[in-house]
Amino acid sequence: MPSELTDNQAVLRRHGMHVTAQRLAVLRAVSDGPHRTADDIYKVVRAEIGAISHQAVYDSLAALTDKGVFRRIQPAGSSARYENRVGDNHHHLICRRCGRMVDVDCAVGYTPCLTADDDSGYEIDEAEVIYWGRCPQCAAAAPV
Amino acid sequence: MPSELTDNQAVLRRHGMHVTAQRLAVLRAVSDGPHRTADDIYKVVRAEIGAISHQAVYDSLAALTDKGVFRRIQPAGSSARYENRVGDNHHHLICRRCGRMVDVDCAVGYTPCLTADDDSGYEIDEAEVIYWGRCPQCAAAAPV
DNA sequence: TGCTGGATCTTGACTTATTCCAGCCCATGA
DNA sequence: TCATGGGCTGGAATAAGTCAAGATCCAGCA
Repeated sequence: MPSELTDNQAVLRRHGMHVTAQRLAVLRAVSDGPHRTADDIYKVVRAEIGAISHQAVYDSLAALTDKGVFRRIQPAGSSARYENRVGDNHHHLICRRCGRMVDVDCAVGYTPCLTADDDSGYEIDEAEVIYWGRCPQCAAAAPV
Repeated sequence: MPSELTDNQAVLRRHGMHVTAQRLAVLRAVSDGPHRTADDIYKVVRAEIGAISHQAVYDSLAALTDKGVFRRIQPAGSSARYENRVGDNHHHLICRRCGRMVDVDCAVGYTPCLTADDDSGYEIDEAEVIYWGRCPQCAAAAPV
């Protein structure tokens, strides 16, 4: 059974990317903590391997997102976040107060979300759904 | 029949806001061109009334959004956009190539989108849906 | 109509997120 | 082992938006 390290190396190789300590650390940071921002990842990686440049983080994230390894989500009022759960059409639930974000499976189970009522001639390839509300903690803390 | 000007004045008054040339121009800019960015609005207003500060635009947009007159949407990779069609639970369709954005009515007609499969205890108050794809022009220009 | 308080606007600096650039470094394939 | 190009670093630049202080304007009231 391959270790996580080997796994991540394989992921990089499979996409024809060089295997570097920085990229492995970025991969790890995203799988350990989904929904992290680029800056979070920068800090985590820096703590882990000692040093990395901002640019390397952005490069790695962009490359991995481009290859479909990561998915980039950018809710209103927040900087971009990255997650490694891709291809299963899940959505996100975000607390308006504290910003906490959790995954939600597609409301209807399969991918009906892709069917807009009137597509205006567009070729739709993704439906992104974000639910806004208050998380249990915030709701309890300030019960309207 | 009230003119557009009178209408907009009424909107401001109804929400207890002062009626100023800047705000009327912002209201007009948003109704004339939905999905405009703050910067677009800044330019349009400036062309119309001669001068306005960046801050006044942001203030007006924030105040009007707060009062529910405007809705703010911020698709990934774009700056915030504003529209005056509120309260009808419609969604957006965005072209990945050119960024063109159009309205789409709610896929199912009413608001079932608000029902997530598992709400993780959140109190959900809005479901924001963005369809990503290619607009007819871009699809025609680069037929994969 | 004139006054006054508070809302609104202007100006300008600042913050945050992200990208650009130039040059050095190192993973990879021969 | 070695050449090479992709990758990394550090620094500067840009874009979007926010903050703060003081000037100005609107709306209600005498």
